[in-house]
Amino acid sequence: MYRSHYSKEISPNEYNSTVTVAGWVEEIRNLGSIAFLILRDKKGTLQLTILKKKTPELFERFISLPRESVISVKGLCKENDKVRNGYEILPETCDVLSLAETPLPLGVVDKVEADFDTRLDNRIIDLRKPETQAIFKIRNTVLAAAHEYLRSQNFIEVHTPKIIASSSEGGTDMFRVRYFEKEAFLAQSPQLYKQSLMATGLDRVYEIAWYFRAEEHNTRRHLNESTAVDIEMAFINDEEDIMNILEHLVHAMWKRASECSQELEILKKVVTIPKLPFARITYDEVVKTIQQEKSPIEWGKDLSTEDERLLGEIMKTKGEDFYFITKYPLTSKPFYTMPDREKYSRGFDLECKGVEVSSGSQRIHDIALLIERLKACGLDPKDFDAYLKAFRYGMPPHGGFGFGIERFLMELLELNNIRECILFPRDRTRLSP
RNA sequence: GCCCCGGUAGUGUAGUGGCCUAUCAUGAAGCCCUGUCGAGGCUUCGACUUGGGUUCGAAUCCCAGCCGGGGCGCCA
Repeated sequence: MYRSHYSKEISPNEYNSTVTVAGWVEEIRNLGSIAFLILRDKKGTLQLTILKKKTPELFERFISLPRESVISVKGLCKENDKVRNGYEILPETCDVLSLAETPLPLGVVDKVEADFDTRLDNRIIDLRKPETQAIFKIRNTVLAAAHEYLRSQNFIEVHTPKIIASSSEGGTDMFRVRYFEKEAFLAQSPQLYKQSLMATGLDRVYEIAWYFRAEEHNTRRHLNESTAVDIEMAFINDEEDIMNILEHLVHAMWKRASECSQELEILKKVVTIPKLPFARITYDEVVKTIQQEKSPIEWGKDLSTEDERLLGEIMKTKGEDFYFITKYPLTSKPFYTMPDREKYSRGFDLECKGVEVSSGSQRIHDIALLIERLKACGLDPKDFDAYLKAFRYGMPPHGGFGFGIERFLMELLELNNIRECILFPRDRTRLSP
């Protein structure tokens, strides 16, 4: 047995009894005749205290261990007020499971900061840091909350292909892959498949999966491989039904994140739960607001990054971190978006503090209109045969959204780089590790 | 796709033509020390992205390459 207790599981019940602990050697302080070894495990750290007089052989072995080696130690647990945890362990046996090479390419507890790039080059060591790990523990929690909420609303989880035959929606660049004798692409979104599923009677589906975009951007907010929560639901009245699910989903995720007190403390963040419902502001209102603040913006265009940021600040003064921008011009939304009146659409974005975290819409379910819109967007309906087939034999009114996990986490934890939110980021230049 | 910026020991830095045999911290190796928790003290180790050029002299200036960071557009 390598471990009987994790560091944080040891309580006064274990005092004066023998425990076995295991983990990484974080630090050794050798004072000559007494040495202190800080051992780190999943839950935290603990102190081993080794006396040269009592256990001379063990003492020599311990003080020569390179930092970050993995050991398992059996010893007596003693109460001690001088130690942070309130106890220390006096080792009796030590099993060295893996020796770490020196020097470390990245210190786990060094007193100098490392560049983010260095951290990513040595991500497995970076992930040993509690503050890095905390992000992924919270990520796990918010994803669990998403599954839970969507299932409670009778959504079923589906998985659609990630190797696909043609462009999902035009627009963004896709990665090409060789598929035997054919050319294929990595999916940029599950859009066409999740819509197709609305013709099956499943009515409410969701997918949490990876998407690939070959955009050559290099910013703090973009990844070439990212994770999203996508939903699609049928028999909706209008896009308001979709927005209602989205805001409750975000609320559930945010709320659950706020309960990760240990991780938030490590990250020194406070998460305040947003109130429901989120504000709704139409695209026209946004244009008007921004024009009052600065130079006019062209109607029909999507908002620029700077406009979004400005709007974020304005909404903040009204106490709104989250808000929907609704009734986008049809020209700024993809072909499958349901038109509304002359030039508008039933498309919306969810913004968080000036950053787009989700976009969705009611979709077109009438095939004639869909083909018309494809053509209007400069796309060839022939390329969408498989997709269009789903609309020929009975397709109910429907809609959905896509919601970026990393963007969400980045805003939730106020991190300044989206790469912090994904274990092994893929960006314009990084393909390894 | 367009634009801006950067590259010095394992890590993070100082350095703006000679005072660089390159600073400091962190780290590593070793020695001293019985209560450390950013332990302390001493010793040692370790670096100018590559190639060309300018110059009596280049880490420093110029050109090109390589690698990286950021902004915009687009998007999540």
